[in-house]
Amino acid sequence: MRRAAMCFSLSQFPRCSVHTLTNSWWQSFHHISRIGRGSISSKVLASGKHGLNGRYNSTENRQALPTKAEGKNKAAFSRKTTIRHEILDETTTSKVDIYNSEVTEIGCTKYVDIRQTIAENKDLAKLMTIIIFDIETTGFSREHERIIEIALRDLHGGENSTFQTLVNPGRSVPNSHIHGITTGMVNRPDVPRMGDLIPILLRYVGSRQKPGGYVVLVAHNARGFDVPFLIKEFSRCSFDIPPNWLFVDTLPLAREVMKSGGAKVPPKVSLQALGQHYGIPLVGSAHRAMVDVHMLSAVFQRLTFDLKLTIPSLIEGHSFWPSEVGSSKKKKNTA
DNA sequence: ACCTAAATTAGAACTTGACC
DNA sequence: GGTCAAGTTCTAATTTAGGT
Repeated sequence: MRRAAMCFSLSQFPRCSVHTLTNSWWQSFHHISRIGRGSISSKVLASGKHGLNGRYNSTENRQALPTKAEGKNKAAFSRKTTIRHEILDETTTSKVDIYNSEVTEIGCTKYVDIRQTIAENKDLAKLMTIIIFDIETTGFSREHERIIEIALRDLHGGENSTFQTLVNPGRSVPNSHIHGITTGMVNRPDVPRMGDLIPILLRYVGSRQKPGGYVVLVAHNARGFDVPFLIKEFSRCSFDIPPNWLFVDTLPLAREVMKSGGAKVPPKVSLQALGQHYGIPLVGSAHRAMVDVHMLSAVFQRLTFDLKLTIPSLIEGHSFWPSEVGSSKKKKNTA
């Protein structure tokens, strides 16, 4: 039986800092809505902190996540599970109660384009869960390379709001100089393979999802790198990206912000450059998944503020489905 | 190293105005 | 109306930047 070397990185990022950041992000949406477009997104914000109809609470009602890799056996997730936290050189152990966790019927969700629906019915935005994520890989080619680390963070915060794990690629890691992840760190029996991890990942995201809601996964250069990689890895393991997952790429958001700044020379829009631009300190080693997720969370907050984006406008104008990756959406110059 | 989208560049096609 | 130059628009090709 494989034991997953993964963590809910509460020990890495103290809960207080998570709450501070996430609350400030929601507050920025709230502030924007008050100074910008009226009261619509104030309702959205209220849902983020107090839940749908006042019932939802991220720390009390959200399901804890099983993280013990059990292959594809879903029944394995309905037991109490021991989790081994492993963050760099630190290893701790804790227990997560996963009794009565519901299985989201992802496969039954009808594939519909909800972006316009959300724009028209702002209440639907209450049902959105926004998760920042990042992956580390053995290289650039989705055909020949593999994911070796993945980290996620639910911007609502609360208990188990972050998820991080190494992934066993079943091969050597040639680019340790980039992220510091070595072959010895991931090619171990206690590090889950992608096929073992995907059901856990689905469970985790499902545990953050609101009933009947949609998930928005945000990454930097998501369209060009993270999402295609994710699709390929899911495909290799005979899984599909759930149809209620929407994605947002922060790269075009950054370009938009920088362009509006009026600079003659196009400024850098890498995650590190954006961090510098906004004066966000790097906590930990760059190019480790959770560190980058931490950075992107703060950058995303500022980008949405600068662009005065509400959740509906973010979904309507900047989200995409996995099926849209690779399809050219180049705009023709009609000026 | 690979892949994608955005940005840039170059050239063709078209429009407009001046002049005879 | 015919011609030309200048300006504008459009398209395609190329370059750049971003992710590991």
